[in-house]
This record gives sequence, structure tokens and C-alpha cells, in this order.
Amino acid sequence: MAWLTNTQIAAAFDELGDLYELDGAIIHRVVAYRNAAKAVREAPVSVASLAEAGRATELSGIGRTFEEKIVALIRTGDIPAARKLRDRFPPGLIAITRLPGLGPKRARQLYDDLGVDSLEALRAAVEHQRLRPLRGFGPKAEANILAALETGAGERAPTRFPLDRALAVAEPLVHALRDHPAADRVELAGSARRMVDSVKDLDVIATANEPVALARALGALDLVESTQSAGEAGARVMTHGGLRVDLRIAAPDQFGNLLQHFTGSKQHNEALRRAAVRAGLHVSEYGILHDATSHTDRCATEEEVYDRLGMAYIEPELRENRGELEAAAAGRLPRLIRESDLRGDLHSHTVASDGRNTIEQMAVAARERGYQYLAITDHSATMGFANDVSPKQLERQIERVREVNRTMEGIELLAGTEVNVLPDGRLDYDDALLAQLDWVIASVHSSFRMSQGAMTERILSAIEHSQVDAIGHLTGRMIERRPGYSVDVERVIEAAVRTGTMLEINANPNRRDMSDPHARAAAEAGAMIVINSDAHGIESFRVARYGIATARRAWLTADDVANTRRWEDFARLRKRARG
DNA sequence: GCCGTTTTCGGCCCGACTGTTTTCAGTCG
Repeated sequence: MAWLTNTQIAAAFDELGDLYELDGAIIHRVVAYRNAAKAVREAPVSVASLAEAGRATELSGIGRTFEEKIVALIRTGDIPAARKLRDRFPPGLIAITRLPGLGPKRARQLYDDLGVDSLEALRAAVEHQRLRPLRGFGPKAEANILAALETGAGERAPTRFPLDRALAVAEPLVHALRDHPAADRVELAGSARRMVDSVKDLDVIATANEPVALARALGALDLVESTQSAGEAGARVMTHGGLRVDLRIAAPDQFGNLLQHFTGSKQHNEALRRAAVRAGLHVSEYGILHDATSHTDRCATEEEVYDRLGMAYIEPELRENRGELEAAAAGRLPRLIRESDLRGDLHSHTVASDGRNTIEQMAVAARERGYQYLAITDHSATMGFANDVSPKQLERQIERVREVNRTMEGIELLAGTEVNVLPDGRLDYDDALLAQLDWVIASVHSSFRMSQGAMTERILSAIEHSQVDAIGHLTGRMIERRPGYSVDVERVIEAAVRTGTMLEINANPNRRDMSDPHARAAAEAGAMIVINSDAHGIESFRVARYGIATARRAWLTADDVANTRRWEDFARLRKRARG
């Protein structure tokens, strides 16, 4: 039996949830499947091995029944209940439930009454006006279904934008609205405010002395392509880049409630409300209703919202229902790392490999950011990168770095490399050459489709190597483009802790690798984290903010991250210095 | 199906909108 990834288990739970929903199960049972899928997907360890050990129930949302289903999936490749339900509901029905306006109930009605079992059959039924006699379907419904079929909805997943592309729109947009005379307060909300990996749309919350004027001002911005609606309550527009923006305008005394609500996450808000209900309070975007008095408290700030619920303020990056509510109630939230805590960057490229700037230019740019140290880590020799650095070239590069380091004031330059980890686990510079360097990052850049076992051994070999200081971009994922390679992160973390090998959070907004769940697991296990830009040019140091965002989402403090240290302290943390 | 400061049963977040309805179910965020 092939090894089962968390992604595969989560997909099986999502499918079974969809099938039960079509089957008419009570919604809470369906929600349990969706929650379980999310818990599995975000688990930093292999849920399959947890289930084998009878420990999967340690995950919140996984009970005995779900654990048994995971074990069945491992042993037989399927879940019996799913097999049964698949016979009753054709796969095309799921696609129909994905159409806007059609959910499981109405899709089921179409299937039972008309035999509609696919998007094509649905189109034919609408065109022959066979929906008319059905209760709940009228001419509007027909038109909406046709429109949805035209746009291809239901056939493909909606486009998601990596965070840097979303913020490139959101930040100028928020600033422009703040500058408008009709505006009072304007804040970015939604998943972009939580600094997630990728976003579907943008949410902006404002207060205004002239709401309609502000709503119209949004539609008039250069980056807006079209306006869907604009009025007293706000506006919905589409940008030229295809990103939808929702502006909501609040009464000043409810701004905190609205901002909190639309910052989410959904899971955070649901858990927040469950906790509130136990105290006789009902939280919504309009305020906090007290059962006892039937009075609704309105909050002008988010701080008030959390305060009235007996909690410390929770930073947006933590709002994922991963324990932040309990920590806030107990006053045990971490003091999260900030971008200004970084004192160095340990992963950068120059013209020697695939970078765009020289050693000197990179050093000056790093110094201008206030960094005390920078490692120059060009790619190593093999595996088809353009402009790889041969062993001879690396020796010359070491000399150049040392020379610039001697002549340049105010920054410590490290002669380093980003050395490839070959498929068999060896590195592609020999040990004697690596020993001349001040800093070595080892990364996987080839043969991504290895089995999880082989990939894990490959990376463990690099971790066990005495000259390797850190592992670069642990899973190789590219956000919204490809999943990471399959690796047993739990074993990697254990080995990293034992050997003193640092684990990188690569800050490139297309990578953010380690992911926030992996980074949190690594830090909790006691691994040293290093946040690196992987800059290929002087303008790329600014991506550090995305590495910091991932670190904050992983609950990291400045202490958890090695390159918040002064150079003298960082130098002593390197594996080579620890003997 | 999960879960427990309502603890092994009985709940499970909240509100808006839509199209259809004659008081509301389903869908969505």
C-alpha cells in the first residue's frame, strides 16, 4: 500500500462530506467531515502514522470513527461508506453543487425529479425548460444556472492570488481611500490582513462622513476595472488584475465589530462565538448581544471586542482557531516576531549564479536595510541551473566575498553556498571545499517525485552532514502552482533539533516554505529557525515581510528565530561552531 | 460525527440575500 499523505486523507474526508450532504445527512455531520479534512490538511505530522499508532484522535476534530476511516483508507485504499455513496450519486452531481446558487439540496432535487446527473444534462434540462414545474425553480433560477454554466463555474477552482500580488493592489487601494475627504477610518480586512499564503478576494472596512461618496471613490480608482455596486453600505468592484474588492462602510461605533468579523477566519469566528455562547453572549458583525439584558454592545475597536469577551487582543495572523482563543483567555499569547527584529539574511544570490546583482551591490542593499550580516549563497554545480558555480568558481567567489568583507564597513559578509542535495543524499561539492565556507544551506532542486521514504532519507543525509548549517525551502512547494514534494517533516524536525541544523523559512512569497504549520511544529520541537529572503536581486530583500508573516502565523517570537541575533551570537549558533 | 466550566446526550455561530413564497428554505460568506 502506497503511503497516504495528509492531502489524500483530507480529500477523502471532503469527498465523503460532499456525499453525505447529498445524502441528506444533518449539516453538523457534514461540517464534522469538513473540519476533519481541514485538521488533517494542516497537521504538521503524518496523520496516517498517527492513526496507525492510535493517536489520530489527539487532533481536534478527529474522533474514534474518523480514525477508523483513516485506517481503512490505509489498509484498503478506500472508505467503505464512500464506496456505497458513490454508487448512489454520480460524480457530476458534486460539480452541480459547486454552481453558484445551487447547493446540495437543489442539486439533489434536480437529480431525483429529472435525472440530471452532470453539468451537460443540467444545461439540456434548462434549455428544454424542464425545471419550470419543479417547486422552488422559476425563470430567474433558469437564467442564473445558464449564466453560471456559461462562465464555466463548477468546472474549475476559482483563481487565488499569492499574497504579494494581492497586497500590491490592496495597499495602494487602502491608502487612496484613506486620502479621500469622505473617509474616516479605512482598514484592510479578510485573509489578506491575516497574511495567508494566497487570497481569493479583498475585504476593506471603512467609516465615512459621506458613505456614498467613498463608495463611488473606490470605483473611480485607476486600478479598478468595473463597479458591480456602490451605495450607502459600501461597494463591490473588480480590479484590472481580476481581483474582487468588497468595501463595507460601518457606523463608527460598530467599526470594531465589522473589522473583527470580516478579518475572520471563519473558523476563528465560529470558535469565538461558541466560546461566547457559553457565557451568554452572542457575537455578530453588529455587536455583542447579552442574553441577560437583551442589550447589544457595539465596539468601535477590535480591542474592545476581545476585551468584552474576556480575552487579550489577538493579532490577525493568529486568527485560525489553532489555540489562540484559549491562549488569549489565559493571557498566554506569544509576543510575535516583527520585521524589525531581523538582523541578517542567510540566503542570497549574485551574478555568479542566477542573481542580478554583484556581491558589493547585495551587501550595500542589505546594510541599507539595517542588517549586520549577509550570506552570499549561490547555487552549486550540478543539475542544469543556468550559470552554476563550479568548484573552481566557488573558490574564486570565496576570495571575492572575503575581499569585499575586508573593505566594506558595517556588515559582515559570509562566504556561502546553496548546495544541491543530490537524489542519493550526497552534496555536490566535496567536504574539503565546503569546509572553506562560512555558511552552507542545503536544498533539494531536482527529482521532486521521489517516494516520501526516499525523499526523507535524502534530506536526512544532508541534515546529518557536519558542514550543513541549514536546510533551504523544506518542501519545494510553489504557492498556487505546485504542491511540495512528499517528505516526513516530523522526522526532519527531529533530526534538525538533534544535530543543531537550522530550518529555513524561505520568504519568497511564491514559496513561504516552511509553511506556517511546519514552522510552528519545528519551533515547538526546539528547532532553530532562520528567515531568509532567497534574494536574487537588491530589490528582493523586501520579501522578508512574507517570511515574517509566515513566522507570525506560526506563533514564533524573536527568540525562536536565529537571525534576530547580533552577528556574534548568531555565529556561535551555527552547527559548525557548536562542534 | 465531534465534544465536554451544560461531560456520554444534546447541542453544534450568525446574519444577509435570493427567489420564491404567502411565511420560508436554501445558499452564501
